[in-house]
Amino acid sequence: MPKIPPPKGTRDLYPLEAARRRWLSERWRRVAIRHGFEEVDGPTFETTDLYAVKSGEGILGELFQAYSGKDPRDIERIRGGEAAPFAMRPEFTPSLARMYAERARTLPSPCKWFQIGPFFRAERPQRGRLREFLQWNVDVLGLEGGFTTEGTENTEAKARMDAELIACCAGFLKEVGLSSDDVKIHVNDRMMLEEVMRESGVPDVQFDPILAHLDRIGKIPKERWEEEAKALGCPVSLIAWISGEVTAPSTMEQRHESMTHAATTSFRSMDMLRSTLFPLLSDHGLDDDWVFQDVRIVRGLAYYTGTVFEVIADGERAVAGGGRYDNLIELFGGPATPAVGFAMGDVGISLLLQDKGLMPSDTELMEEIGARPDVFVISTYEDLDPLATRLLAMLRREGLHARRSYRATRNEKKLLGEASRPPHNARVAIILDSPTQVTVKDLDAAIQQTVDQTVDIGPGFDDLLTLLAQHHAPRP
RNA sequence: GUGGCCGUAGCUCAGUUGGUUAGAGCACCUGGUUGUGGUCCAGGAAGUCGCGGGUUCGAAUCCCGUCGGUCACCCCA
Repeated sequence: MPKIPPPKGTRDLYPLEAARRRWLSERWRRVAIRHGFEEVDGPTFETTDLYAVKSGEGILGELFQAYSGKDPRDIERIRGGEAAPFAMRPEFTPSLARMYAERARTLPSPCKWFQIGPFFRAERPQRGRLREFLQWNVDVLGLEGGFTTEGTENTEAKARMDAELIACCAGFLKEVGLSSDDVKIHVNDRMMLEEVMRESGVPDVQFDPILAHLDRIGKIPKERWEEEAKALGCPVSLIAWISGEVTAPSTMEQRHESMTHAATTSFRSMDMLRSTLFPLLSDHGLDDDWVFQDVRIVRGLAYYTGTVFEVIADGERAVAGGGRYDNLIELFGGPATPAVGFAMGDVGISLLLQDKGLMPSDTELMEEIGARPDVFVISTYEDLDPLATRLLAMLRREGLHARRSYRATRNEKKLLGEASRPPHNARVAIILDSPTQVTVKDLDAAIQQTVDQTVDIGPGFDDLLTLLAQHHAPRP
């Protein structure tokens, strides 16, 4: 049989890699739950139309398309250049919007949901970017105490939800040991940019193209970026401002100053972030060292309507991003609902944690995901093997994670070595070297006790369990 | 999807200007040894040199294609 390699941009996860990914997703889940989010999930493939609803072209080309093969008309349509009826999900937001819209009336407000699962994009793979990856999605839908979409009084309520969301994201970063030296949360507000444009007389229809272009700063030569920005009708003052930030980022106060002089409306919007969101973030324990305004952050997606943010490591790599999308739920047939969310992929964050040496050791990893063996049973004589098997069965019935060796050797030293090293790293070894004697050895503490009792009858086994409990490291 | 670089054992890599049966370390398996846990010794298994074609008396080595990885573009939900 010819070798069939895994598809491009996918991964085979061997035990250690699977353990690492499990560890990460457990941390995601733990942090989200701690912050009061509920777990949801949807299908891993959706009707293609679901993804056409919002931003069209950009996404459609990155879809892995799918069809059942049962309906010949599907194949005809695909041959005719149409999209297949289904698509592997490239993101969660459309599914989330649909789910929320479906039950909006009975859901709490705000509705705090998170999701963890695989996503698929038919892009060309690169380091930190695969075609199948795990993603953590966290969203706050609606505002506290009900809401209306219009009115500036909601501005503060929205900011409170923005802050909660960002706090959850930061909570994870802190949870895995990242410091504000490692990562920064760059925050911006699209409204502010739009107001600058509006004041300069830029027509509304140009907003999205200009914002999309602003997002490209730093990715193409500066001069070309400026020229193209001008061509799109972007105000010269805005170009100069953002462009200037690249070479010489200013402090909050300096920006505040310059905005004060630049325009009154812009000032109001600018001041909003400064006076509303950032104090709230500070209440959540996020000060200037963690979070700051960065006018360069725009986010490519057209559906963002207000706050946008990215978690950027070492000033380059973005490991998470999100923002406010107040129009999307309505677009999916739900009641007009302000919402804010972010996503983090497993690939980028894992690379970062590896680089920073923050990925736990193999033993810690197994410990944390509950895969570290409690007991490793060793029998040094063939005659004792049946006893060892009975002992394993009894231990497992007690709910203990018990393993044995499958080696041919009876060399006690080698078997102990095996028990205490990867991939086992057992906590305790039980050594059977006599039918009436059992030795319990704590492999972490390097202490052992020998008991003169057979273990496969009641009293002896109870004593053994007591002994094990004494040597047992508390479970996580 | 477009272009540059890379591709030798599970992993990290050696392989001289193309020249016999392709090597090492780690890991794996077996046996021994050191008083029961990362020592030491001996042995073993493991590679169609990514795959396919071409040049040549002869290709891991040169050429083309292809697959995969990586970097840039694109995109970043």
